[in-house]
Amino acid sequence: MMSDGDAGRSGAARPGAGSARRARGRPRSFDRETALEKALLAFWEHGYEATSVSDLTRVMDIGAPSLYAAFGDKRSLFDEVVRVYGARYGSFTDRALAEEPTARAAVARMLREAAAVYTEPGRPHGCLVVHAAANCSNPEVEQSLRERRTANVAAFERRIRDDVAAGVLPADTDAGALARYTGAMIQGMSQQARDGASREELESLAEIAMSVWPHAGTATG
Amino acid sequence: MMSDGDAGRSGAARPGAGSARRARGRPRSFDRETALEKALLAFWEHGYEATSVSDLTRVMDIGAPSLYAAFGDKRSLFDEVVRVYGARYGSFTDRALAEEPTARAAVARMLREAAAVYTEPGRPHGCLVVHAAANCSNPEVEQSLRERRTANVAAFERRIRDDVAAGVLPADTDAGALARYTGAMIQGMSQQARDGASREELESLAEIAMSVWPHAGTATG
DNA sequence: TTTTTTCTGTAACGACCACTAGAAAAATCT
DNA sequence: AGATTTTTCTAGTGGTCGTTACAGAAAAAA
Repeated sequence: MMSDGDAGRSGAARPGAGSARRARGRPRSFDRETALEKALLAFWEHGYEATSVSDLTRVMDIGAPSLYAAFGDKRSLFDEVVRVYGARYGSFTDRALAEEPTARAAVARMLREAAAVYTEPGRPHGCLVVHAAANCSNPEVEQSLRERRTANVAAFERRIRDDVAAGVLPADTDAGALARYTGAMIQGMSQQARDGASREELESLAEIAMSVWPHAGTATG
Repeated sequence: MMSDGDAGRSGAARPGAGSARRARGRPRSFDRETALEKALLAFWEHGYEATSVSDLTRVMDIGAPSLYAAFGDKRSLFDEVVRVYGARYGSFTDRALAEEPTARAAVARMLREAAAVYTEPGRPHGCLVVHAAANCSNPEVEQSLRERRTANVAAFERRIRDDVAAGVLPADTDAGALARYTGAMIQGMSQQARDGASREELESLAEIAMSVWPHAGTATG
């Protein structure tokens, strides 16, 4: 058919890094990364189960056999989507934890950036990791995202413990509870974003959330 | 078949309140309220879409035609389930708002009771209103629960405004942001409960969440 | 008893689900 | 050119979805 202009055969990804020689057989008519990003947006908006393979082939603009040849089955496509999402849209938490000098500053930055990321115009609102496997009949899919969420909370807890050990936070700080509080806050912000809260609303919400932290030296509210 | 003991024909609800005369035709072989509660638990655990009519007829132990005759279609059964859930399991927020003397006390009680309700043994964890319509292909179902969530946040906000007007809370309190913060906290606690957090963990989380509130006179933390 | 009314079990309906067999098409290799 | 390899399109597969037609069963009404 090829009815949509000259969108076809534009990509034809290289077979290997650095090699300019083409692959052997008929080349792919679509760009794999572009199609993957379309799948990512669909899964992000509607979740794993509510996004049918038929939906996917429509938004990716490819036939079902092409999808299965390029990405495996629906499950492995979703797994790849989750990896790409984590690297492209979900890495702000890891960056904040790694780059900010204190746990408090890291969480403050995380919540501020979450307010922006979860309400970015032109993209699904909220966090794919929080929502995309909710009410999923496949327990493995649900578990895979649950593990990512608990891993995030565990990373918060480690960062808080570091600050307690360094004397930046009080010695009697309940690191586990504070980490879970932070995780619940982010997940609650994601839910609020899905329910229509604006970036500014989430930012003022985040500011309130930060007031539970002891202020290390400075007096900022 | 009637293979499960004498469980059948036990209920046969009265046709009208006070009237002892039986209904006209063949009496129902199951207790409507019992079956409705089973449907409630199924929808609570797996959500609207992931709970198939086949799942429902199995857990309610009735045939599909009986389900449709007694409850209408799947959608209207879910609507009734949501109403019953709100009255039986979700009313603790309204009670706290109505019975506690201040917004702060009401929210403190709400979060404390949420920690218990969302982790009650033998029941699905978390809140049906938060989770059961996530990733739902039917936008009306998703919207109906979204409206309940936003109505709850609006009720928080009204209660907070009352305290601001009464001088119980500072005049510069951002009632909307504090209400959304509370809603996000409850929703985050529900998500944490789904992810396996215990009642005690949610309680210490709630205690942290309450520390953002100005303390009206008393010194409790 | 016969009629009327309502419920119950069987057994399907069309629509969609994730997935794939098979043939034609488009490239490289010989 | 012809052979080989890979992708594409068409057209399905069996299974499950929500829902219902139909006939028999169980009660009250006549």
